[in-house]
Amino acid sequence: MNTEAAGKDFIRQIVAADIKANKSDGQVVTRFPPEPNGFLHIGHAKAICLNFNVAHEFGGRCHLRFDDTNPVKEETLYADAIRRDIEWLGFSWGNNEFYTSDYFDDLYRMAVKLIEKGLAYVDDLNGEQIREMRGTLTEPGQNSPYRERSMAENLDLFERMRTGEFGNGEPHHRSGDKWCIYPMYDFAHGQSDALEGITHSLCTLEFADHRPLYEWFIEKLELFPSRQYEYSRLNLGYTVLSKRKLQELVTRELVSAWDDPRMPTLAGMRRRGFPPRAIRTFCSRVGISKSDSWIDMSVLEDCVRQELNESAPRAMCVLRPLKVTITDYPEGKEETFSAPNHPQQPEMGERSIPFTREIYIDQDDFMLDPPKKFFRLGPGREVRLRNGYVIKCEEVIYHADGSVKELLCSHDSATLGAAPEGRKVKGVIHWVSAAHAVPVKVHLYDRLFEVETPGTGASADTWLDDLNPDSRITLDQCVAEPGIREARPAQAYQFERCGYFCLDAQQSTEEVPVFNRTVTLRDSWAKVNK
RNA sequence: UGGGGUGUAGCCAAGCGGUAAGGCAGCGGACUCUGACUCCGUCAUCGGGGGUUCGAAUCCCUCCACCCCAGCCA
Repeated sequence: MNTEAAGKDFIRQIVAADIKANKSDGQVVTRFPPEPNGFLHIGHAKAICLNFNVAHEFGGRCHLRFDDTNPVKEETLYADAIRRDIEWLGFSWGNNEFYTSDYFDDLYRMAVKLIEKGLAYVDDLNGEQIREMRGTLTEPGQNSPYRERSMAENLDLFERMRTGEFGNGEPHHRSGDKWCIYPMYDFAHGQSDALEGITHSLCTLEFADHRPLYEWFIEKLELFPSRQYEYSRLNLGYTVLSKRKLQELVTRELVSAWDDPRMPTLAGMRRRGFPPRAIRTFCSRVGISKSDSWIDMSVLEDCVRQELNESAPRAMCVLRPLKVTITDYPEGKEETFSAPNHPQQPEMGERSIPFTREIYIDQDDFMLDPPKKFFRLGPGREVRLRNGYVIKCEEVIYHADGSVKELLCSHDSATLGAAPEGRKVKGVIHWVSAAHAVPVKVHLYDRLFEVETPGTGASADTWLDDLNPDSRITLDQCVAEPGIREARPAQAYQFERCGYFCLDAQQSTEEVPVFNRTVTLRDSWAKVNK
């Protein structure tokens, strides 16, 4: 077995072999070539990680090249967002920022060179005629009648195209109205790679069919021998990963914007609270291959939880409050409990939590008629208040409609920091002192679509009907412990027993902080309960 | 129907002729002032069929399935 290739994906195996063979003097230069016509998503993250990491691992460099050949679809707004997202992901391209539009002069000269070599001509066919003569999947096309024009005529026509004699074309967001003609992807990408000395041009499978053309241009124009390699693009379950579809969600206002926390865009994930490192971990976990793949959202979620579990300070927040009065606790009395900010990392310090006679617990933590395996609160039952006392539900007070209004409980004063005597209390629930409760608003997010592979198969034309109507649930009656006032944007918290949350800088106000739920905690009770 | 790709567990993915890594999910258990975390254990004979070989997921033949391609998009 080839030990050098062991464990490496096929791209890295190729790069390693090329270096060993001293191709391109052992240089490795890759590139990430986004078209600035939309926001980057998790699929792009895979490409970014691949290109930047391969370059780094083999001592090379990775260029950022805006593939801006199409003047009608691109905007500088997107280019700015792309730069910001790549940096946020944790990669830098240094001075290697390029634009295909900067190569328009070179590309024009290359076209002239091909004409001069008798390898290209100016066609007068219109779109419809071209379509008719192109052939089909099974029948070859026919040559254009203009194919045999003289070189002189071609040169003249091409020059006149350039000067706008046949139409001015659209103004370009960077080159302005300098050009009346623009190169297509096929005529621009390979040559741009070659101009930059890209050694390994990595792209997705659908470009494999273009490789012969890619190589033909390089060969006929005698350019640097960039080579193209294709790998399969990423698909994530219960979401869509095509710029066109994401754009549509934004345009139709089915989501708030490109950075809606439900979007699989990097901007959306950042706002949702996904740490960039979690995304990098995810990209390396899914690997690189050529087989079509749909990745479970659980893989991404696990990466996020792994990251956040280590770094996020804990806090208590009651999502759906249920009032509890500790009847045997003096009115007006207040105690301050100390709780670790992180159970496994004492160096993260401790925080103070006030306790009083009236508190809130989560409605989910109380059941009137609990099943055997439920070890939270119920009539006559005991439960531990996280970081506090063990309490016992003595009485239930109801609303007129029969729903639970409030709980009257007693507490065991000997259980602060100590196990109750003579019995075991397995349940532990979070709570917040009513007098100190900070009102907060919380967005709970779930999968954007109800079907696992939206936009494919039966869902191809009806994918918008498959949106999950409950992808965002907003709770505006939540209460959190006082320390939450210090929350800052981008700071992740674990609301114990609920999940990981982060402040939404766009929606929070001085009075009411707004939190986005990044991801839930694993919940084996939810499984048992099903 | 032509061309280009891919088929290893529910989802990814190693494997490169010497007797199936790892991750996620699942299941069982331990621990626990988060039903979290952590920790144990469990979970495949490689799309089908032939063949070559002492030996095949790996080589050959054949069949099947799925994906991509008929924009002057990328």
